[in-house]
Amino acid sequence: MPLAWRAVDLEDALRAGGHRVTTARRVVWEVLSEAHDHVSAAEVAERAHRRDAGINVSSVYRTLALFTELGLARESRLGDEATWEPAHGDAVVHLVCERCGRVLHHPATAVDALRRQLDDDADFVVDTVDVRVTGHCRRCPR
Amino acid sequence: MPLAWRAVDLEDALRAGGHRVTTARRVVWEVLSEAHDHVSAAEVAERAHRRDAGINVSSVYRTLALFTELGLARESRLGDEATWEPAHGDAVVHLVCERCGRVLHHPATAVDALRRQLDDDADFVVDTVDVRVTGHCRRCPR
DNA sequence: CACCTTCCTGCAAACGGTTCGCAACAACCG
DNA sequence: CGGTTGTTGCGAACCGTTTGCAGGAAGGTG
Repeated sequence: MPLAWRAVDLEDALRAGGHRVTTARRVVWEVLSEAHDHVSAAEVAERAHRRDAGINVSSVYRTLALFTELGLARESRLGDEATWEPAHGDAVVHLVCERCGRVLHHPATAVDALRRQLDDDADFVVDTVDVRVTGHCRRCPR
Repeated sequence: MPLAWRAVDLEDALRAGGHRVTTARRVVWEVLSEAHDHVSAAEVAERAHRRDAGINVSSVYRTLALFTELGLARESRLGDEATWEPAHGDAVVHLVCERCGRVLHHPATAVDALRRQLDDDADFVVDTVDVRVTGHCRRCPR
């Protein structure tokens, strides 16, 4: 996954929405793309800061909010702080380990079934489905 | 659902864990039991306050945390504030309406399938499964 | 390329939900 | 009923997040 085309994606997405391409947005996008799991705003800010010391926390929040709105990122509220990850089309099952705190993804096809069931049964128009599973990794380091 | 046996439940559960039965705990439990959907700590505090003006927010937080720990209540983080409801064994599907903000429960059997799938597939020991669905009520008041 | 407009940013202060420390209080035990 | 200790109310601290503002940079225009 070369950064090049990802970067192009970003610029297109921004321009398409009439937004400007700025350093802060580019850096936050890089950090987010390179993260292997969910990252908090503080983590993004810290990593972004390492690349460009001028980047501020509030810009990180504003940028992440923008990305979420544009469908580039996905926000989760799994613990007491929000976390973000690059958007992906997969049904989202988050396995939250209560020992090590890590958040794993799991590709459960049952989520699709659930979604279909909701579409049919409920008096509710479904937008997103998030599954949060608590427990612990079977071979948890702690 | 007479309050009497619910109250007895509470006292048993508290004593079983070596905790004291206090007015604050009784009142918070009543408020929680009578709520028809999720309530925030502020809401519990307000309603509890109406019955006993001496009850403080921090006690409400402490009490709700205790109830959650004892398995009497279930905590959710659906928005930016936490909410609680009396614990119930049902698989939990929360339909969060993005228009009116209400949280509905839905009895989706597909959740059981999901749980079974997770038990089998993943390298993960499942504790709780929470499904959060965003969208809007088909006949939403607004 | 220079200029102008408008959007973004950094900063610092405000905010809102939640937690904590402490002294007074009240449950439960004997 | 008196002693012990868990609980409470209070207020201040906390921490993640948001906001107002003035300066700065992006990008369109001539």
